[in-house]
Amino acid sequence: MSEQVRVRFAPSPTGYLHVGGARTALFNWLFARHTGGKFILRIEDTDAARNTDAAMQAIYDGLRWLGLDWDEGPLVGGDCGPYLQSERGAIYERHAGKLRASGHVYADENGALRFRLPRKLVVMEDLVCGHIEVDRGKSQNRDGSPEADMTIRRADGGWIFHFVNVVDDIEMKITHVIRGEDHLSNTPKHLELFAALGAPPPRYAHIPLILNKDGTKMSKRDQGASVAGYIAGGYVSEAVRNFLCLLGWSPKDDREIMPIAEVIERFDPAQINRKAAHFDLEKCDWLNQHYILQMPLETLAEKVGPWLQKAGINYGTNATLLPVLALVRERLKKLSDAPAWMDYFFTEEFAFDPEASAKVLSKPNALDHLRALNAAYASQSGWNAAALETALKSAATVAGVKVGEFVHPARLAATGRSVGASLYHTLEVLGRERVLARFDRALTKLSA
RNA sequence: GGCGCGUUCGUCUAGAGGCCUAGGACACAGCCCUCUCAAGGCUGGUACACGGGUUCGAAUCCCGUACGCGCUACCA
Repeated sequence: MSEQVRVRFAPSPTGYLHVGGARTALFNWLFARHTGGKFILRIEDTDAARNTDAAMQAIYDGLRWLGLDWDEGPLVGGDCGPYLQSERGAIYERHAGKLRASGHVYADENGALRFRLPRKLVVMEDLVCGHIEVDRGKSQNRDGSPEADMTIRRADGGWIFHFVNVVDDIEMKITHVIRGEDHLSNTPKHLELFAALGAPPPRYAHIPLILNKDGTKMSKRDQGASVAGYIAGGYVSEAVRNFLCLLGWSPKDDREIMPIAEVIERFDPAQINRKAAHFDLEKCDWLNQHYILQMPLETLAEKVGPWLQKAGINYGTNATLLPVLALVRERLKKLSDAPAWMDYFFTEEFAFDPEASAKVLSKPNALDHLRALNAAYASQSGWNAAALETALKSAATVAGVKVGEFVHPARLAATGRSVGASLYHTLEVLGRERVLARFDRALTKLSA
């Protein structure tokens, strides 16, 4: 009979939600969902000078966007709150008082509270990194002097990360700490604190960091570093989440595109790699494109809608949007690509790409072919892709040229572009009236 | 400097002593399909950091070196 798993994601609202942080949150969430445990969000905002409300909001927005719902934490509450460290002063005071009474903590000459380091051998079993021994007596400062006792509260009363992190993990009954490898070297300190507080420590799993593709550390400016960047960049959240699952973890059987339910089922922290993952946005893009291609058309319509609106495209309802989306979706790498591929379906005010025009008109008799096609389509009986194709091909045969000689002018006239989806299907979706009107207009415009 | 962690194609990874002349994916190249652009299909090139052991046999175990990363704060 094992206790219920309780894990937490404990970000500091000092900037933006980093993709590495998002993956840490994701792995915690996966573990909680896999085990039927609880995923807790705790905001570590002890450094008042560096915290911002915007950063806090970015954390909430990013987690929600990725579908990482928390069972306890800000906005949802829970039995172990408050979940903002800035509101937990009394709790820290209580624990510090205990340590003071037991002689583990003392006030130094400046008024800061310091924890007397035991300086002994610390042994830990990390779920990812395995057996680790650290002789704390050997710890040194950069200048080679022995490590000083750890500050747990500043002279100004502000609490220090290591202490509040441990106190909260105790208070919130955290059973497993899954966090970035940058904390591996901090863990011995935390273990010393747990021992001094008389509390059993949680199990630890330190996951490797995410670096840029070239191995350098990611910073805010780097492509793909911020979750907000994916939201603003037209990524599908399921694709980004899928990509993040594969950074440091794999199902071991070559599966890559996986529904989240399957990842939850198969996720095991002990299988996480120990090597830092270099971040390849191109693979994320590929997954994104794949998700756009595979998701139900209605779902895609919901995701694309806001992007079209933002571009001022009035696409009507699903009845008008879906057929267009079905045509162009396999050309979309990002949701943000949609307006450029779709605008001419919803307005007569589309522009003619100068390069496309020049290219088409450079061919001999291009406008004559368009005229011939216009005439043929004017008496077209069935307005569907197959019939339109037959008609165009026979017109080309009559003219004694290849189909391309008819297709390109027609595409230019109907869409203003040289590239796009299947011409016949495009014309079908556009409908007879609009196509014939566009042909007429193009003949006038391009003859000039 | 000290302590800790790591090192398989450019990148994500499979590989837990013989199944590895190292598998998959992204990217790249070529071909096919084709009205363009995509999508899709097929084919191809590129990797076990280095040096010592252990063993009949090592990508896999051990040691060393190199390189990378982390911690070493009254940041988190």
